[in-house]
Amino acid sequence: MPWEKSFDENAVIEQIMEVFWEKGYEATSISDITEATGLKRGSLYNAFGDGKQELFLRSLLKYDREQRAAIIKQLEAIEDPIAAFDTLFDALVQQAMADTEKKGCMLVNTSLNIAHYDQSVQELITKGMDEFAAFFERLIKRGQATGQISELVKPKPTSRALLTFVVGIRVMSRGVLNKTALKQASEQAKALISLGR
Amino acid sequence: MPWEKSFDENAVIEQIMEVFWEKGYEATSISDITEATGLKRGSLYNAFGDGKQELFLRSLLKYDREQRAAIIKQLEAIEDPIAAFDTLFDALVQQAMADTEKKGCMLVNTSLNIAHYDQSVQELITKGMDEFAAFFERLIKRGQATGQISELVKPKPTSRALLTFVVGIRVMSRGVLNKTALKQASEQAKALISLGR
DNA sequence: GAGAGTATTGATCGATCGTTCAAAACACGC
DNA sequence: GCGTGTTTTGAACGATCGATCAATACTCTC
Repeated sequence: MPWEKSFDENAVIEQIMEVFWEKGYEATSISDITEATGLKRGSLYNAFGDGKQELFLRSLLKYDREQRAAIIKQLEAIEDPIAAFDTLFDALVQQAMADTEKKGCMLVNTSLNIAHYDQSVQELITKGMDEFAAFFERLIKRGQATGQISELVKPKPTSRALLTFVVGIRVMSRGVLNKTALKQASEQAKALISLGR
Repeated sequence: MPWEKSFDENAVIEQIMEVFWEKGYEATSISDITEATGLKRGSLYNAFGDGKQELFLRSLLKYDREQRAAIIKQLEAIEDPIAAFDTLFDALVQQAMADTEKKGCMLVNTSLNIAHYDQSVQELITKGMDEFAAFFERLIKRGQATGQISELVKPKPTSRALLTFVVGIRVMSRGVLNKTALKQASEQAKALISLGR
């Protein structure tokens, strides 16, 4: 009978994800990946099949599951919607400061060139973005139910504005804005849900 | 005496800028550039010297001068600050719809990977972003002088939030958000300068 | 029209790209 | 321990990358 693989597929994808996350799809070479994982070229292709595109898709899937979806789930656990907002925007600044390599958010980084990727990547990005907007929408409606957010705030447009703002923060935190400026900007997010008070 | 170049340097940089704008720095090859300009490889290097990096810097300089700076200058001419805001955010949506190639904003596209470029590119980006924020700050202060904007609005933090929001819009308009969602989001921008009313 | 000097051309450089493949190494069932 | 089937290995593929350079074409001065 066969012979089991000598490495942990999940751990390898994690390492590959880090490389794609830091350098982006175009700038990442197969050599970068073999160096990061210790795997030889042939092993990569034997284990994961279709090459660079497939490796990227798997990396992005892992990121989507373990970063984006995990954060939303975490925030969903906060019952006070205003507290959830504050927690998120605080966390964005915290993460930006801790991100010494200036990797930013892999989903946002990829979304900039969304048109250049194949369909499965495009769908993964739009799905992730949609779910984030939907989360904002739920937060707003909950806030309106408790009276913490004015009825003047329109849930869907505002949720999309918040998503757009988060994307902007993720981009700016990769080097354009420093900590002070970033904190100042992110604190203004609450203005978007403060209409009429 | 010498022999004059047979092409218009400025027009050639314009063509090169279009390529970099659409495909980005990494994904643009010298072959792409020779095809777009009709120039042979040798002519390119003879005329512009240092190769790809220099070509990109010149393209970005042209973009900064003729797109970013030009828009700010245009908006400066509008005396009513609120009208200037509205004009800008309307224009962002209009541009996004007209941008069938989904090129977005070259400055924003480049800013995402700002850390990967050399110093001259980095400075060009931060300078452009700073000037945009400074423009917002002037608008806010003018609005407060006329009483159109509440004194509760903090000019500097809000200007940075507006800049961040614009960046987000530029990213999202490259494929993630459709026209409706984009319009909804961008209309929420005025909430950022509507504190206290 | 001869000479000077630059622009243009196209072949070519070495390096690296993503990918493939045959041979070697290995763990299992028998 | 031998055969079977998979993994691993590392060389090699053709293509393309950014960049260079000698040869050629050309415009100007005198």
